[in-house]
Amino acid sequence: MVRGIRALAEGSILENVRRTPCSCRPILVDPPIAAINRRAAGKLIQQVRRRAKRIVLELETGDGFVIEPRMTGLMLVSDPPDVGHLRVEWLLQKGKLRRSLWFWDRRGLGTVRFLSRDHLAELLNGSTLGADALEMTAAQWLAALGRTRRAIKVALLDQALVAGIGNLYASEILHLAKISPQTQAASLSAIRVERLHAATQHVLSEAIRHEGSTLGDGTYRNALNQSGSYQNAHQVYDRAGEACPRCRTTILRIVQSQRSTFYCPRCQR
DNA sequence: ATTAATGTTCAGAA
DNA sequence: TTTCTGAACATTAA
Repeated sequence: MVRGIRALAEGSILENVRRTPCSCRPILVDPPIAAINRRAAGKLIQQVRRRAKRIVLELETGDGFVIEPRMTGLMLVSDPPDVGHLRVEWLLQKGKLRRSLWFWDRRGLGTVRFLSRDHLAELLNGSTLGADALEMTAAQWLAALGRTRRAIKVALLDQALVAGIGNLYASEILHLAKISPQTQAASLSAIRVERLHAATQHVLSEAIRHEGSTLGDGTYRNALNQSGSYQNAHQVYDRAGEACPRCRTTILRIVQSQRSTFYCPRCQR
């Protein structure tokens, strides 16, 4: 998402932000739009970046937007999947060009926040989120996982321990690392944590390279409303009953923390 | 027609 | 203190 909107957003002037007139319930925007516009309208968008699963639009003032797409949110520069679930529009101006950036969200669990410079710094460097999964060292992994007694799959989804892994990728990472999702996180040997570290780097960077996973319902789209292709590389996610690509054993689905986990009971120990 | 599932996060309870 | 549960929402499949 960040890659897709960066060229448009960075260096643009934000004319204003508005909720789009759609029939669905309003998503959380905080503070209210009018208050945001008083502080943000007319300002330059200096930088677009990612922090774990959040998108940050930072203004020249140091204040900035933090967007959480959650389950079904998308940042778009054009052609929404359907206009009925468009939620927020940023009107941008770059030279003579006037274009819009959109937040589309089918379920509406996503959020848009506008934070002061200080609160933004707290989000980016504070302790609510752990270190970013793609920037952590193996030693940081070992320390983070040693702090919990939960199963490794559950721990991987705790954004305060490791930030940036979602449900789908947790299953894929554990399969690649050959680790059972039910293993106690803190009981993993340093060697196995190193494997987990490497598997995370691999799965997440490949998923990003392939523009994400567009699953059966087709919700996930890049900023140009195009499907991703990483779903074609999935080994276990949503494949219960099928053969493990590595050892042909039947893939299982279990529920942990009210979320589905898919794994191979033979090659994941 | 219900019920459960879906890529997430958080408040409040245990 | 840490971990678990249910709710927020819209849509589809069973």
